[in-house]
Amino acid sequence: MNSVAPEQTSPEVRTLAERVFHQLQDAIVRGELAPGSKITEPGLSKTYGISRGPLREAMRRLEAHRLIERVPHVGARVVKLSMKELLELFDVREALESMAARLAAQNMTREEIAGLREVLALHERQADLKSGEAYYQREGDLDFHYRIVQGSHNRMLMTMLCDDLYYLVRLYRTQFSASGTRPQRAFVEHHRIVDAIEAGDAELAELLMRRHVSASRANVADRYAATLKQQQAEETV
Amino acid sequence: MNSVAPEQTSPEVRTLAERVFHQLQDAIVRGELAPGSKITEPGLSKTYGISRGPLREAMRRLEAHRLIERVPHVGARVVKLSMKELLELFDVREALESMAARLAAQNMTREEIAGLREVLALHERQADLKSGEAYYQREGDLDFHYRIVQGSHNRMLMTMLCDDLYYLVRLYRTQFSASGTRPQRAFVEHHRIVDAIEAGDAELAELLMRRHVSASRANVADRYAATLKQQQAEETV
DNA sequence: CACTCCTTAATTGTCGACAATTGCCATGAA
DNA sequence: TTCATGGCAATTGTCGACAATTAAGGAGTG
Repeated sequence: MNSVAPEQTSPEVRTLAERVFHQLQDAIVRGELAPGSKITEPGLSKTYGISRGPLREAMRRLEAHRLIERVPHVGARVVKLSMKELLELFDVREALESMAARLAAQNMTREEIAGLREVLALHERQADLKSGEAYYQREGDLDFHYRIVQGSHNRMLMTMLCDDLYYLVRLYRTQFSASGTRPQRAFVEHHRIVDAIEAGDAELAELLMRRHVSASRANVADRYAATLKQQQAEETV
Repeated sequence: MNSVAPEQTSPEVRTLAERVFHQLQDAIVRGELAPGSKITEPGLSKTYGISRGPLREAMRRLEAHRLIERVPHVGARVVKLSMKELLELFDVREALESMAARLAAQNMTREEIAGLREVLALHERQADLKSGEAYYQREGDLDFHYRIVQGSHNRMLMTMLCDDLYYLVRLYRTQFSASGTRPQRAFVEHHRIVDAIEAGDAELAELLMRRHVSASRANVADRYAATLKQQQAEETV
């Protein structure tokens, strides 16, 4: 079949604007473009070797995904999440992901549930091997949530969470350099959620997911409060 | 102060792209651009008297707001909501708006609550005068939800619901020509929600809002099922 | 010394033209 | 008649240049 359609490229990268959009998205999420730094059209245009037309379209899409902020006639800068905005993000996630878990309990197929269990097992093995290395844990965490959202079979939820919010979540992890937190407990919660989904208990799955995200939020808030306290102590010295 | 800054225009309409974006947004929501109809860049460019550059940016934004759908190298068409997608929209609303109600119960100021009560009173008066005329009721309904979202004091929620989803809700009303439904009951539910918010009962406000949206969804689904049944009956004749 | 105004450089917004891709229609063969 | 193939028109993607706006720096004045 490859001989028949040799030029079959992914439908998401068929235009220059799409390509540079994904490149910029990656660059921002990975922290290569510093948060809060100003990005100028001629600059990016040169570094990526394209004209300003497609670049502007890519930037429009980045703006829609809340990865950059634009002011007319002034310019654009990479978003810099404040703690307030981060907590807002968690509230939205709590609302959407608990709904996703509920729908997943109703709609997930047997195969999808099996795949979910597999992710969990893999996740656990990795955690055993290098319990200190937090990066993979967190990516695995996202995989878990990702699959449940897919299992909701609600396209609108899927685009909102997977296409928009999860990039912000990744961004926050780089910006706040949030390394592994509360590792074991999250595992247990994940398993309980899958149990509820497998049992088709929508109410329970929703409740557990809500608590899971809420606990994650509380953890972040606590860590931040501790950081603030420490900074204050250092200043007074 | 007007003499000092005479050219102070709204920051949302300072560029051609912004202006035509809002114009197109209105045209789509009001049904002037038929759902599913193909929109072509040269065409719109001529009717709005601007070049294709700003127009493309406006279309990108419309795409991000889910009001049009684009396929690379092919073109764009106005979204045509299916019943499945409409029900998906209700699920997302249920998740986000119940969260908004919960936060509103925690964060709304005394003044905001007073304003909310006013909207309700005005709404009720209009309903008394012309109980048949459904349009104002529904717009009033959106006002009500709008204010609660504002009261959540969560900017991310606000943009998601007010800037994105509510336009889709309006669009659905025109596309499905959904005239006034379950008028009285919704009033009662609105009042109960405000009561809970005023009492600072976050849990209750959330629960009531969830039921409110859910009931609205069920109502739409029922009406649709009835329509289908009727169509089938007519076909068999 | 501080403040205002003006000039200037840089960036963003807009435009028209060219290149690339798609879908359609006609033509021809099985 | 049906299907494949080729060319053609229209639309989208891309580019470079020009106009408009902004922010910054310096000159001048109180």
